[in-house]
Amino acid sequence: MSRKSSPTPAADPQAAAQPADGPLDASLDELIGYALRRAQLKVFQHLVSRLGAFDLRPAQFTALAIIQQNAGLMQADLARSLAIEPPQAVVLLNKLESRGLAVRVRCKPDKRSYGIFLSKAGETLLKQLREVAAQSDLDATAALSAEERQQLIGLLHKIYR
Amino acid sequence: MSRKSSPTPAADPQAAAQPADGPLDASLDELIGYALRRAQLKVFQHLVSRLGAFDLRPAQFTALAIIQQNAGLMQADLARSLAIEPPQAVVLLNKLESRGLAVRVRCKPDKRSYGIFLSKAGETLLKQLREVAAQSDLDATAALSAEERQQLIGLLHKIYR
DNA sequence: TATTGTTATACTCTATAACTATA
DNA sequence: TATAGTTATAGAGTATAACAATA
Repeated sequence: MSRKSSPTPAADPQAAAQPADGPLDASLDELIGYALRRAQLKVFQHLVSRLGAFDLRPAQFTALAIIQQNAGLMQADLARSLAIEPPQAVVLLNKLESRGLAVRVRCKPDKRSYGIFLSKAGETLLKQLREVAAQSDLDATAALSAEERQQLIGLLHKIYR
Repeated sequence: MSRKSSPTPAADPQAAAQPADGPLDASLDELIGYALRRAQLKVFQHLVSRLGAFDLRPAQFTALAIIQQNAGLMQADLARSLAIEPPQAVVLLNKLESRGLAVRVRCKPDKRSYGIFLSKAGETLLKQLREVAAQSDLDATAALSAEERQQLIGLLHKIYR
């Protein structure tokens, strides 16, 4: 479909694209959102490939870290903290539990909810994963100095905190 | 499923989650990748809601900007520049063309390919969209000063350029 | 034979509505 | 009735294989 009418082109269709003497997206260079997305994609893909060796996704690593720091939290809290919907937290936790990295423990007072904890294996793995993630961060931002990394983190925190 | 065996929890299951005296994800604070993702999501969602008024997605806005700056480029170039696969470029362009914002013009020398151009309507709309995007950027990063924004853009460009 | 654009397809991610079991 | 967790489902976004027309 859509090979029909041709609205008047604004430029001369005979004019060829200019030779690639620069990035094609230079006119978006001043947008923070665009730069953020490009940089985030690169750093994210780095981490994805590193975590791939453990058959884990970034969200699963993040979940493990949050569970460790907030042992006993409920699924709803985990979902909110990960900025995902409760149904997504279910499948994520199912995966972690089936791999023996985390456990759901029925709450005494309110039998509807669970307390979520890391298993010993989860604790051990998470320690490794933190190193992997830190190294992936360094690799993906190799163009930055240590001070620039701290500067960047500070600026990013200002945006979303 | 997965309500069966319980690997030994690493922490005492009776211990309650600590009161929310801070963000649940503090232990990830030093990861650039994590901060990048959180900030990117916020800025992106801002833009999504602003562009929603035009029934456009961020990728479509980006495509319009790239087409304008590289009038006559081929679909393969557009796909590479957007970091998407050629089949995605097809449906994206179909949408832009059906809305009369861009046109495909058969190439003279190589009849397999098209030159892609903005229509007059596309040019006019893009001018508005640039202002919308710039304002969305400012809104989403209201916590930053003008100098901090420039600093941030510079650091982000270092990462992905 | 290789390349441009296309179709069909599948897999992930994300979001919503509806269900259960407890409260 | 309200809440925690769950199921089912649908919609984006993304990736791959296979095909048509052209080179």
